[in-house]
Amino acid sequence: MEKVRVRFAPSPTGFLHIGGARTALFNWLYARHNNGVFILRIEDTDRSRSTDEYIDAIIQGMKWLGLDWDEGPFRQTSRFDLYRSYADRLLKEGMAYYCYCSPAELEARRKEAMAAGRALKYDGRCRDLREPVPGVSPVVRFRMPQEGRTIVEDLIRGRVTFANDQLDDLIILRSDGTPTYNLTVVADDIDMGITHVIRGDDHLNNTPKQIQLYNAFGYPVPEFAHLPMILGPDRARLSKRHGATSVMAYYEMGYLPDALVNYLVRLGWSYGDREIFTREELIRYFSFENVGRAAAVFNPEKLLWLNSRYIINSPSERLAELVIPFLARENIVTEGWNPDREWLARAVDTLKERSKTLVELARSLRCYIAAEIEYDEKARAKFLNEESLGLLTEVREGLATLDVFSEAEIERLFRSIIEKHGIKLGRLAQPVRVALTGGTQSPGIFEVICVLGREKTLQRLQKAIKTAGENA
RNA sequence: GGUCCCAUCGUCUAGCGGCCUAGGACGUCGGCCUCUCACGCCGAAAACACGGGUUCGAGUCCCGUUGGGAUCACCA
Repeated sequence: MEKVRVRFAPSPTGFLHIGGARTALFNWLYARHNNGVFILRIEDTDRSRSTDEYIDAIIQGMKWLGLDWDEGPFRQTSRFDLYRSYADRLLKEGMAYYCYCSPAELEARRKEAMAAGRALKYDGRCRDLREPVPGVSPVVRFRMPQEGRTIVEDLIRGRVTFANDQLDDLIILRSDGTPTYNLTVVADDIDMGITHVIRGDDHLNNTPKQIQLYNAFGYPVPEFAHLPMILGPDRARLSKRHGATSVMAYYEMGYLPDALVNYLVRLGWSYGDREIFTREELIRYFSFENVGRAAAVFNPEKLLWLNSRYIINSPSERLAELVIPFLARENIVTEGWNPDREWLARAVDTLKERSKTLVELARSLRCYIAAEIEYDEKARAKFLNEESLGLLTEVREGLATLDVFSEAEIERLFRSIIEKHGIKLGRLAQPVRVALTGGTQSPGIFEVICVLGREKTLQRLQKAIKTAGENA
C-alpha cells in the first residue's frame, strides 16, 4: 500500500489555537500510526493577514505539544509558480475563464440573491465571454461542472453527496494574479503527494469543489476525513470570546503538553472506557473508526483534572525542572536561580498531588523557598496564641536537639509531646503548620519540617513563638 | 434563505438489533481515610430530543419533525 502522507496546513493569521492543534494532532497521530509522513504547510497566500510572527507562534505551539513534522514548513507564498502553472493548464484547456465582474457588482448580486432566497452563487455571466473588457484586470474562474453530483467519501462522515448545480465557479486567481485557497490546496496536495486530507468539518462544503479540481487536473482524489468542530460552552464554535484558545496560553497557565494532547484527542475520539493514554498508546490505538461525528464542547474542568493526573504521575525531578520558570514568573525566585535539584525535587514531591497546574505548584513552593513567610491573619489568630505558645516552644527545643533530622524522628518527637499532654496530633500540628507555612493547609507536617530543614524550621518557630507571645 | 453536517447524563463519551435494569470519565452531592489541605477509596443524583415506521425485538436501521452547527468572499 501507498505510504501515508498527511499535512497540517494552518494559515498564519493567528496563534495556534485549540481547534488547529487538534487537527494537527489527528494528522500527526494518523501519520505516526501508519508510519507515514507528516508535513507542515503554511497557507499564507492572504498576505494582508499573514505574519511571520504568527508562523513562529504556530511552530512554537507545535513544538511545545511535541507534534514533530517530517517535511516543511513549506510556505505557499514561495510556491506561486506552481499554482500559476496549474491555473494556466486549466485556462489552456478551457476549464477556466477570465471574469471581469467587479467586486461591487458581485456583492450587489449576492444581496439580490439573498433577498430572493436563492443560493448565493456566481451566475456565470462571464463564462462564454470572447473579448476581454478593456481597462479591467480580470480574475480567473474555474468552470465548475453543473450537471450531476459530486460524492465525497469521507472516512468519518461516510458518503456525502452534493448536487453540482450548487457548486460555484470559484475564483482561482485574483485580479492581481495571486492564487486563492481552493487552487493552492489542491495544487499543493497533488504536488506533495498527500494521501489523506484530515481537517476540520468546516471544510466539508469545500470538498466537492476541490474534488472537481482534482478531476480537472486528472489526478485521483485523496481520502478525506472531516473532524467535528470544537465548541464553546454556548455551543458556538470555540473562539477567543470563550477565553483561552491559544495553545501557548495553556503553557502559561501551567499545563503539561501531554495533558493537553490527551484531552484534545479524547474530544471526539475514544477507546472504550479509557481516559489516559501515553503517546505510544495513542499512536497505537488511533483510528478514524473511533472518531465521533458530533461537535464537542470544550470542557476546561476535565482538562484541569487530566493535568493534575499528569502532574501526579510525572517524576518529581522532571517537575522540579519544569517549575523553575514559573517560580521566576511568580517572583518567588529571581531569574537565574539555581537550586539544589535534589532538594527541589523532594519539595515538589510533597506538593505534586495537591497541584493541578505548574502555576499552583510554583505558588505552593513559596513557603519552602521564601526567606520570610507571612501569616494568614485568621490562621495566626486561631493558632498562634497563648494556648499554643508552650507547645511551639517544646517542639522548637525538641527539634533543636534532635540527633537525626528525619521524618521518622520528627514524628517520634511529636508523638511524645502529644502523649505527654494527652492531646490529639491536630492540636499540635496546626500551630506548627501555621508557624512554618503561614497557613492552615500544607503537606504533612513532618514532611514540611524535613524539607524545610532544621535551620529554617527553628527560625520560623522562633518567630511564631514571639508572635504567639504577643498574641497572648 | 440555499446546501451540507450533527443529535445518549450539565460536559466528554461507551453502545456498531437481543449481553441495556443504558456503562465509564469530568463536574456536583454524601461518606470513609486523616495532623490540615489534597490524594485515595466507597456511594448517590444525572441521559437515549420528539413522532412515525421496519423487526419477534430499536439507544442501535429507515423516514419525518424539532433543535444545534458549518458553509455560501478577489479569507483560508
